[in-house]
Amino acid sequence: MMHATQSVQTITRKSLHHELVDRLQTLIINAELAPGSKVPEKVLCDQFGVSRTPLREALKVLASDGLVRLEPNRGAWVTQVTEEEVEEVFPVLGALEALSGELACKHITDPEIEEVRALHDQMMQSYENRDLDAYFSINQKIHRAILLAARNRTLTTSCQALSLRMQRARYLANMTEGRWYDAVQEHEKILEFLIARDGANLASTLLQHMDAKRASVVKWLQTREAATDVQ
Amino acid sequence: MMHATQSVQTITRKSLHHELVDRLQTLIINAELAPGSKVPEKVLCDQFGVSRTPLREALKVLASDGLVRLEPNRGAWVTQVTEEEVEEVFPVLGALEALSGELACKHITDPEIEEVRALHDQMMQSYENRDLDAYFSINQKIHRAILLAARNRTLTTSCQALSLRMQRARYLANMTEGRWYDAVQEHEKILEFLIARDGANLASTLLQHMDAKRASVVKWLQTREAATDVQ
DNA sequence: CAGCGTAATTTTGAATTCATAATTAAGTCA
DNA sequence: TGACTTAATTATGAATTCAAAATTACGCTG
Repeated sequence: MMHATQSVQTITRKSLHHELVDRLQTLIINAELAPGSKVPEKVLCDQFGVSRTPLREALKVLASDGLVRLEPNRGAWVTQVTEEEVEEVFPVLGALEALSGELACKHITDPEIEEVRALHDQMMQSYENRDLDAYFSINQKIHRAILLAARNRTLTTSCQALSLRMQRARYLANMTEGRWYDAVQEHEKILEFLIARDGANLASTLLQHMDAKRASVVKWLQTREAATDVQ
Repeated sequence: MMHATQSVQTITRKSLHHELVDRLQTLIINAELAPGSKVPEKVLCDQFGVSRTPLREALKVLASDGLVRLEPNRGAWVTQVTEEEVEEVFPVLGALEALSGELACKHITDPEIEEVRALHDQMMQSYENRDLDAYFSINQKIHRAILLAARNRTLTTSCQALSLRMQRARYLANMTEGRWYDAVQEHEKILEFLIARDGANLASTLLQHMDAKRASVVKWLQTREAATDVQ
């Protein structure tokens, strides 16, 4: 039985609101706060052992990032990942990842490339083992490593904010066997172009990769929507 | 004489914090809150006739947008536009504007094109009159019109957030006669490609336009920095 | 007992209060 | 006078309080 979890111990790191932004993000991404549901202010205050003030500050920030929606006098609601939103966010994310690829080729060091190669190999292992959770986790690390190699903090921040919004959907989206295979092929090319420091080709591969992801997520959302309609 | 300004009348629109985000953004962009200066919490509360709670909520949001920096136990400070930041933000803005151009060509209607053309003509008039303020203002409207024609709210939001951060710098940056001429030429091409609905060329022109702006702003910052050093 | 209107309760938004950290001012000693 | 210490003041971060709005519960009417 679980006992004395993190919920009990008081938060002290930097500022309360900053810590709370992180924690709430995690709760939302892991769907522990379900999409479309109301954010239970009081419950969370009790859970985190904080007053409403810093919690509400955090909610304002999350709202500006699009993770929650504030309804006047009705509180905060966890946003849904809609098809419309996916169709909007992925193209933007594609443009940013393409840029990150281009910049990464200019700035990445040999040890950093080695790091990506190692992650890539690990990811392939996860693919062989059909371990989707591990695959997703490593996949994200690869994209993040390229992003960091781009040496542009603004780009990193923007990308991550949008990524977060999609992460819920991507996490839930079971890829088809065919899509998974294609994604793996795309990643082979990504690694190849990164090693060659071929910015233009890496950029266009990443763009294409994102567009394929978009299509995959949309397809899954449509399936689910149809299922919900029948239900 | 001005009297009974906005500062007196109480704020009521939507939520206080949202209104305050807008107002503070304006103050920062117009440098009424000087870059590098401390955000005077109490003064602003008095000015707006609100308590510290909603003001501080707004500051958290502005901090996540990079307009202010929160120092633990030392309050909020208006961020400076540094050369480093400009070198980071403009490439990202370039990628996003390029995307907006591409999408705009797909979705823009004839009346919308007419609107841009009208703005363009107005801007040329401002150029002839050497009215920099009017030029900047119309310039922004053109970029915004293209952005809206892209039909992607996420893109709009992302672009505007980054634009805001640069606006202070751009507003202050006096263009050289030569740069101004070049910018006008670029805008001629932008209009041309938009009318032709030539997405690829519009995208690359906008990208180039942004890079030129970046260079111009950096140059100006360096001049100013040198001046400050001597001072 | 279904539908409507009213009262009690809960929740929200924002002001106020309070403890603590940071800054400023005052006082001490060389 | 000028550096250093310590006390007073102020500002910050967060909890608490309070008024207003929304939700729920209750009772009335047909």
